[in-house]
Amino acid sequence: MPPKIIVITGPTASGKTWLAVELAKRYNGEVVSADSMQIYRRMDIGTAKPTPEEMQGVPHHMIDVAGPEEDFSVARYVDMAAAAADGILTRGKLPILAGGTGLYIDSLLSGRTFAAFDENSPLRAELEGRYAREGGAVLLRELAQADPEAAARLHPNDGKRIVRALEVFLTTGKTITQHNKDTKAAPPRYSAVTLSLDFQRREDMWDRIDRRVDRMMEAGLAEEVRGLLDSGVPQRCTAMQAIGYKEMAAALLGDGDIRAAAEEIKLRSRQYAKRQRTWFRRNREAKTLLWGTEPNFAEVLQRSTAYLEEIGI
RNA sequence: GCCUCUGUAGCUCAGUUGGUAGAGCAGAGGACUGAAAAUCCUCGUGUCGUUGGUUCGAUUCCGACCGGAGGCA
Repeated sequence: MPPKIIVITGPTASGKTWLAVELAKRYNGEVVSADSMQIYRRMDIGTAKPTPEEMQGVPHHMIDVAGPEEDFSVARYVDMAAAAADGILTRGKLPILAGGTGLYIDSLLSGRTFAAFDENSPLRAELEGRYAREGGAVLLRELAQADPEAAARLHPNDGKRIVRALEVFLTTGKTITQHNKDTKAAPPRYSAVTLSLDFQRREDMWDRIDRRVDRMMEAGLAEEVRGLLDSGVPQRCTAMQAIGYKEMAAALLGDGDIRAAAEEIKLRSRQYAKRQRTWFRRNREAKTLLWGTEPNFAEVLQRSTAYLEEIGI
């Protein structure tokens, strides 16, 4: 039986950070962040990274573990986060995995492994070049020779996945379809008790998002992004694709319309929240906790602990 | 007051030489296995401002009226 851990999911601005800390205090826990952007140092305001006050002395892991110019990945996340969670377990404490990056959460919990990846190999660049010049249909036809299943599943416009599927086959000799089958058969790393935060009304969520972006602006998001750009963080790197950062960077380097950038950030955040919900919705095991229009923190916390007691945490 | 332009999907607009209409954005749903806050797929019926007239038939032509923009006074 894999060790039990608590998982807290939910769309952006749904209170994951808050609930994780409250539960950590009650169950002798430590928080493991599952957020693909809070990974990066110097990106605090725009990622809504928990502040020391919000952490209330509860140890947090997987935050500030990479520089903004670095390329992070799920594979690296799983390695590091598993080490962090196992360390917590070893100390006799409870890991609380909290965050909005569904792929990171599922990958960590499932015990999934990733096909070998050589970042210095020129293959990736070559495949990307060919995708751009020859188009997805050509590469898909090529992929179909080795991995008809993947080729059938992928859409010609899905460049990223076509390139990766070819890359995996060309470097390992094994198809990505086969690799996925193998890794799915692996036993889960942890046994998760999942709490899923969400809103009764979509409009309330939009409201929360809007207000949060307003607060980020007041807290100096523009200055934070300016600082990143001034220190030479390239606009193209993964970290700068984060919502809030790419829009602000474009405004700072372009027409300078900060207000319009803030509106754009709100819009992109709402669209992101929708994608998160799509991902989390498919987990039928999760205990869903819904916020009403007026958030009742005491009640949500009470219902969370009641559920955890019932499950036997 | 007069003249001109304008009123079509939540928004910006296209269009129908008269046979009840379509794009982008927004929105919804879905996918997702080394970029994932990324990337990709699917989904478009709305009193064509209102009301008369012409017509077999009007959103399309004509009139009036009601909004909006501009011009002349």
